[in-house]
Amino acid sequence: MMNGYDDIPFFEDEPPRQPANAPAGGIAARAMAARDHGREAPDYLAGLNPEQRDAVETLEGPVLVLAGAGTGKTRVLTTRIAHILSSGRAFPSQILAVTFTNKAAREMKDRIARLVGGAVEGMPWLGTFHSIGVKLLRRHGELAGLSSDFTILDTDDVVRLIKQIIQAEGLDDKRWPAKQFAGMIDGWKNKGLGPADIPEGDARAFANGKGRELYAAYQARLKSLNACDFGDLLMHPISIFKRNPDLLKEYHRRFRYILVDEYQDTNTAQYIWLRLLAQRPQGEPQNVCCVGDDDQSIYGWRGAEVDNILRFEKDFPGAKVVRLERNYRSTEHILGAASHLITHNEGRLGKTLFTDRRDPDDEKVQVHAAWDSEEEARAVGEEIEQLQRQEHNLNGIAILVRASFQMREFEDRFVTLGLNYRVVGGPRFYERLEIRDAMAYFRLVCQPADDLAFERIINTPKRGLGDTSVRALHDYARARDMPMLAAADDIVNSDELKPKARKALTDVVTDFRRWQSLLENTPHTDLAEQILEESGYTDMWKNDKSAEAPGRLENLKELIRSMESFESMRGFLEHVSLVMDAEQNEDMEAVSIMTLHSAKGLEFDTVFLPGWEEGLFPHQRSLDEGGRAGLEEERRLAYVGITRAKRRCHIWFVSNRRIHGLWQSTLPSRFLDELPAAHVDVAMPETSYGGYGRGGYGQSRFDKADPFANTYSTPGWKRAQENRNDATRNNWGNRSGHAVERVGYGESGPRSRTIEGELVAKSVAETPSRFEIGDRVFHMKFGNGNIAGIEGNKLTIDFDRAGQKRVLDGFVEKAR
DNA sequence: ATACTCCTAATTTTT
DNA sequence: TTAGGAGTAT
Repeated sequence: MMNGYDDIPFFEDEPPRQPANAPAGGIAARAMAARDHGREAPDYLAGLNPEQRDAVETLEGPVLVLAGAGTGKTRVLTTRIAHILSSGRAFPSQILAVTFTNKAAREMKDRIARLVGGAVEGMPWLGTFHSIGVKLLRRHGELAGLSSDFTILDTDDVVRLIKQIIQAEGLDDKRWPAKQFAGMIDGWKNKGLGPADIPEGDARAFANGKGRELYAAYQARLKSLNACDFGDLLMHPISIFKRNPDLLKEYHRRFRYILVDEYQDTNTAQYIWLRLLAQRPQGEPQNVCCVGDDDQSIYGWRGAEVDNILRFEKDFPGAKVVRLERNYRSTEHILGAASHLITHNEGRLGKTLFTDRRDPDDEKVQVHAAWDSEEEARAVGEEIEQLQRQEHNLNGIAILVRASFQMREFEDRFVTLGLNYRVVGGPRFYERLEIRDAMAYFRLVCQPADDLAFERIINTPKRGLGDTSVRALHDYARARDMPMLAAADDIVNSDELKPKARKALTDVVTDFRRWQSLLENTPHTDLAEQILEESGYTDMWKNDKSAEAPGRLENLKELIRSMESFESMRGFLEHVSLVMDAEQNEDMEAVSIMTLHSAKGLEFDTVFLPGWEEGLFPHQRSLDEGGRAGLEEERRLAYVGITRAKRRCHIWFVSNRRIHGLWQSTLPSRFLDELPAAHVDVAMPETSYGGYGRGGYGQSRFDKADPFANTYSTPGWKRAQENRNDATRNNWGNRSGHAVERVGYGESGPRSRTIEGELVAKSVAETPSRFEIGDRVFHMKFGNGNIAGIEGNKLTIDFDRAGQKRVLDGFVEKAR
């Protein structure tokens, strides 16, 4: 199995005095040296607080570390590993340490390296669940019907594959979207369910009850492609371990210590995987340490089970639970606000963050109101400029939004201001079209059986191999059960194809033959360049006149450059399939803009939290789909947001926001009510009545608030509370038709009899509007205007002041 | 094959 | 509003 993934001896027996696989100067040796330096306690333990130290030093038996935000979680994990190594209890290769993201894995490696000095190649089993899964499958894949050079498909490949299967079943792929089914499969795999295990109801829910067959067909197809999706990287190891107890035993012997980061984010499959490896027969050592924070579980929507962390003590009887509650990050106000907010959740393990730091200069959490999102962005921009004048580093400032559409407004504003910003997250390098095309070429060279890659690039650039030829080739290949590239080689000698297509296909086949022959002896970056040149792919973009073409060529160069640090093309492909991220330049000083989700684990001096409005945050869809649990997850998200702040946390809400092109008035988030008055200032400066609100047009429900009041007892605030239950005002997530109908009629109007979304939506469209074209109307935000058009409950209005806008009819009234 | 038009749907995101 | 996909026309 020489695929260059690791050459670390697989199993070794008792650790000898001199670790065999840790060369002199290796990680363990260095760690020991570090230990010998200190007199009583090793250096690396110095500076830990008693709880952290407890978590680090309790090496035997199961340990659950409940680490609140900013309590030194990563420090505990890394120090614990250093401690295991330096006390000679295990080799680096005998420690299994699992993280969720590559970033976390990288950071952990770096920090261990810093702790014990030197490189950490000696930690072969530190990585994400998925990368460890790959490692296991490269070794034991044959036990699941995979050969060791299997390919890993990303979401895009998966969707295309499923689409083919849906079509092959003779189903309408529009009625049954492949994307949706891919999501369902992913969900099942997250739960550890194979085609045979899925609930009958789930199976029936898709494609006229064909869900189960489709899932099975998909798995069969993967097998014939010698491919895995992400879920399989967990599923296959699970089934291999279940079916091969002896093998599992070997791994029990191997992994003396198991550590899991972000345990609250584990899904059921990961949980099963972990239990297989960590739960040992009685009498055997069970040294598993899970670190997490139930209050920061924000990935329920993709299968994470908070329950896993909640029942740790049941799964591992006799477990020691260590709580880290001393926070080193934030001011007491920030902690007070966050802690109080999160107490509104039920079913917590319960922690209360505290800090010793008391500084009378620390500001409270600020709650600001703005008229609309534009003003929100403007005001935040001003605050940032203010901070900038006070010499604050922009890198210490972040704007954390609930949904990415909120980013645009801030970006626009910052561009106008000339303020440097960086969007964290967002579209990723390896997901770009040109990169994926190039990768498909590379994949096919390395993996001639990779049909998905083949289909992706067979007519890119255009070679005159359109649908007809590809379909013929596809059928030919399927009939003979052979990969498409091989089939292409075959079919060009027959007369199945038109001469033109046959010629084109022959050329492609010879190209790939040649590239394959060069694979072993040509430097892989050169070969990569050659492939892109000879295939005509770079020319395709050079001839492209569109604005983005030069950027794409630049990206391709970047791709080749990034291959340099890899041994081989195969090694590179493997890396990319698991690490879809490319690092971005951090050297520029800039404000960060990102979603709350991607902010987890980060910290900033100053944090802005815009968009705290009902419907957006908590998001209506979470509420609709998740009910109480959904609300609690949103609240945890709010908790994560606040606890990112070290010194300053400014929360904003607006009265009007444009959603899907329609202006809607909004209510302040219920989470604002859940903040403790003692740690919060409500600031409503007069500037928040700017825009159209000034000059007597808009009448905000906050407009009677005393701008200098610091409490929630202002009339405006109270009124907002009373309005909270006024469902007629809040029309978020209105795809159900239900909400659509209610809007515009108010409590006295006809109520909806919700049937199926589509039906109701139609009936709404046909319901005559209470307005007519030409009516004079008044709108809270835009003032007076004339109706120019009506589509169902959506009005197009020519406003005297604001120009033409589209609004929901619930927000206007007839002008008197 | 490419361009244009129409329709739909619209959180969060890792691997 | 807007982006992306699909379908139609040239």
